[in-house]
Amino acid sequence: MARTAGSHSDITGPRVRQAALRLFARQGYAAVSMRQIASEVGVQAGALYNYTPDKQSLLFDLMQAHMRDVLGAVPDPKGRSAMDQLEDFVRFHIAFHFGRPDEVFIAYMELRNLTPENFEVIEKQRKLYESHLEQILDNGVSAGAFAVQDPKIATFAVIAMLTGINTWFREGGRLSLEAVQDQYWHMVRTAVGA
Amino acid sequence: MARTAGSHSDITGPRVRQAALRLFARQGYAAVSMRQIASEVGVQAGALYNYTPDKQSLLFDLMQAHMRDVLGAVPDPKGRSAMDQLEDFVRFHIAFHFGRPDEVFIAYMELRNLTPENFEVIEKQRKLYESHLEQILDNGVSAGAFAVQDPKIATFAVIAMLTGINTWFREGGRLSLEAVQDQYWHMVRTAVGA
DNA sequence: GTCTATATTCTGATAGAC
DNA sequence: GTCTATCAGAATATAGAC
Repeated sequence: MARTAGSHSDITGPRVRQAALRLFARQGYAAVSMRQIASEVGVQAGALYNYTPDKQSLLFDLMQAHMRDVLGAVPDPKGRSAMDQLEDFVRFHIAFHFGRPDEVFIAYMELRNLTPENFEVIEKQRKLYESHLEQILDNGVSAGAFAVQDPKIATFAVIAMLTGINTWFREGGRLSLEAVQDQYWHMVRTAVGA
Repeated sequence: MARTAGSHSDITGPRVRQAALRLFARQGYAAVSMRQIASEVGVQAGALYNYTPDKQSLLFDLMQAHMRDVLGAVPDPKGRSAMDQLEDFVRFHIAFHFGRPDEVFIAYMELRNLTPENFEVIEKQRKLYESHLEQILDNGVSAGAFAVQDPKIATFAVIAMLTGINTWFREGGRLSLEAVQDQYWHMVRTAVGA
């Protein structure tokens, strides 16, 4: 099958998403123009519309893909002690988010730029992720492994603490990923009274 | 002294800042137009330029005023034990930020929309605030009151945890401000090994 | 699939009447 | 101090040639 001259559908599509990801993370969705994305990809603005119906879908697709990835990678707690489940979750969250700084940044900075319908979808996925941790804490409290007044609040506190790492941690800094995981795991463990 | 017809300089100025604050917090700086701000205030777009040289100054002034307020209100640690200093800081941070959700949201969401020069100024103030907590932890470790591996990391962790409260806490919810302060203080205290 | 060209609307900011 | 009118440019998105 001969290919049309100038045709690069299999390679341009991912590049559009990649450029949008990068630019949205650095400048913010509202501050990035379709022309800027096109320029980064190396095509004209009109060509972008072969890959996305509009700018909003570009943002939504990026966020949804990220949430799908997170939810698909969260560790299975089956057969693990409450303490081990919590440690698994903490180390996973840090490592996973560390490898995707742009996605993480967009996922919680650009929520307000989603249409109400798109927001509903993403928000549901975000709550599903939080419920993983809340379930671990709930079970651990029932089993007497943790001393937490309110598991919902502890869930918010732990996730905020862990996600905050992305604001300051850079690879090649004075600390390795493992050292960061160790220190945060220690703080989380003591904070929940384990 | 007679006043010019239609003159409201003493009342319109604050209203412009208030409208900008509200709109920037809800939609983001880049997504808000000067016409939108003017509409909220009840004037035409051109009139805004009697109160701000441009849109960027509007954002910068809001952020700088907020940082000035925070830095001016942070509790004086003099004569307090390490433990009391930490408790003071935690309770202050929660209460202060709870009363200014819009300012807080802007202060950490709109950093990237500042010009490089303005960013420098705000970033310096932000670091000054963080150093208050770091100093408390440093001193506490030296005095043997806290068990913290790395005070810099613990500082980031605590501030991220506390600031995260603004994403979920709403007045009139199931928890009082005092109950939230109590629970977070308990988590911080145990996390730093006090 | 990509290009150029364009429709339409909106943007930040300014000038000058009142 | 506020208004109306306007400038100059940028925005999203589409149409049609190739």
